[in-house]
Amino acid sequence: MSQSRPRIVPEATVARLAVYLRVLAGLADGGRSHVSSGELASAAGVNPAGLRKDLSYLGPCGVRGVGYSISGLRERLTEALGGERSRPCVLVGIGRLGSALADYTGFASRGFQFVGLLDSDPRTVGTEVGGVPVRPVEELEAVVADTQASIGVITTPAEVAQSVCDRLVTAGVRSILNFAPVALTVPAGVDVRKVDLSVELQVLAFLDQQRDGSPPVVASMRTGVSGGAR
Amino acid sequence: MSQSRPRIVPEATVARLAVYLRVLAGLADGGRSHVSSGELASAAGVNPAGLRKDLSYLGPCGVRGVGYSISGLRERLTEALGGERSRPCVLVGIGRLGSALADYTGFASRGFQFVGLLDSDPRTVGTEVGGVPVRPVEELEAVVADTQASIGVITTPAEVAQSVCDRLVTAGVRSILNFAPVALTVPAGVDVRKVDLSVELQVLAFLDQQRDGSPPVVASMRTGVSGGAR
DNA sequence: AACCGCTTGTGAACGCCTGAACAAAGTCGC
DNA sequence: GCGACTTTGTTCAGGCGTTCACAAGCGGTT
Repeated sequence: MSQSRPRIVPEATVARLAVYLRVLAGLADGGRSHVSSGELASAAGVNPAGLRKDLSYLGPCGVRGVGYSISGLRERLTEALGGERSRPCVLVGIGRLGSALADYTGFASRGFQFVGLLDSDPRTVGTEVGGVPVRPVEELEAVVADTQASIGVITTPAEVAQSVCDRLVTAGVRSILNFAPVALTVPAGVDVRKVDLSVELQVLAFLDQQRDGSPPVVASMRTGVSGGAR
Repeated sequence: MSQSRPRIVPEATVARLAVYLRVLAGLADGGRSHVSSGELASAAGVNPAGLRKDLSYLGPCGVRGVGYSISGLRERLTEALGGERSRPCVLVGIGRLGSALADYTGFASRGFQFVGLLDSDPRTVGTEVGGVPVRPVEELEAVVADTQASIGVITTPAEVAQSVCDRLVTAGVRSILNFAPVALTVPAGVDVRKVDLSVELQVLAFLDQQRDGSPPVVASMRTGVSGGAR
């Protein structure tokens, strides 16, 4: 009966909202107070009409004839994306990629804090990354319980990713970011996003080859590439 | 050889083909000779019908009533995705993320070799990552020319990403993988793929909040008409 | 106070991708 | 050799996301 979510926001839109928020952060330093949809869209690399539609999912955000209040829109977007409160995350698999992520300043500045680092290698356990000690993977459940982490990041080898995932879910984690090159199976109610770096490179290789082989066209849409100057 | 592929392949399909190829590599160790579309799809985490459709873009690949020859399909996919030949890549921005990528074994095993590492920090220049020396970013054009690299990976701070991108394109790089949180502008004929780690986490945070049913969003905004009946 | 230009918000068409049902084809068993 | 089962390849419909185009609304100006 009570729909706490009257508007459904497409996932693709959510991803772009995060981009808009970051662009706004850069624009706020310029001392301006308002931006138009065209300008924001250009900076974010998307279509102006699409940007307006994305923002409209949050309700009316702008003022006609003027544009969007930078500070107001930032507040609105921040709120919509989960607020500014710190979100505890656990990271499993402290290899090279895991270490880099644990130290990545781009996360901390957005409220994502890695409060738990776990690894199975005794040589890695006990070291510190970004000021947080690495603990043995056996303590996964305890760490999740202690930190109340709701987001888990998996950077383990592919062979153990599914078992790590299962343990995270059992421990209460309901959002998982997976860097391991496997398709994780999770029960309903758990969200998984996958980042596959090898696939990204291989798509580029394919486009490269196709360009050299056949002349003009692929069925591709512009992804993150702005069409040009206004 | 038989370059009879005037058919256009959707980009989403290309990404999945790369996944199928990896799954097949794991299956080949099992000693089997054939797989069905259902089994492959299950391992890849996709719909069986969609998988068959994806493969059909390459022409008939399987045998009805039997399935797909594992070795034959691997060959076909490898060919379609750009062959097995080593692809030289340059990586600009040897920070924590860049170092991790340069050392990532998942790339080398698929034929992607980082033959050029570039950074602007004098303290980083001269060190070695994965056996490759880091050179000053001023030598970018020379490195691209020497190595004939066709793929560039950008892991620099956002502020310099566009200028690095411009220099890569001018030097002849036509495929770019961008980890910097900005929308790069490139001329036609250059492909860019963007990986935005912060966005991935923020989407998870949004889904998390939405699932918990937190009521922060539209409460303060009253448009006068509840329930957007259109 | 009214006009005018500018910008948002939204309705509608277009195209792409996904998921399911059907026909073709090849193999195994008898 | 023939039938039936299995599995692919394809066709069809549905949903989703994107893009275009226009009306509504607000501020500034006269």
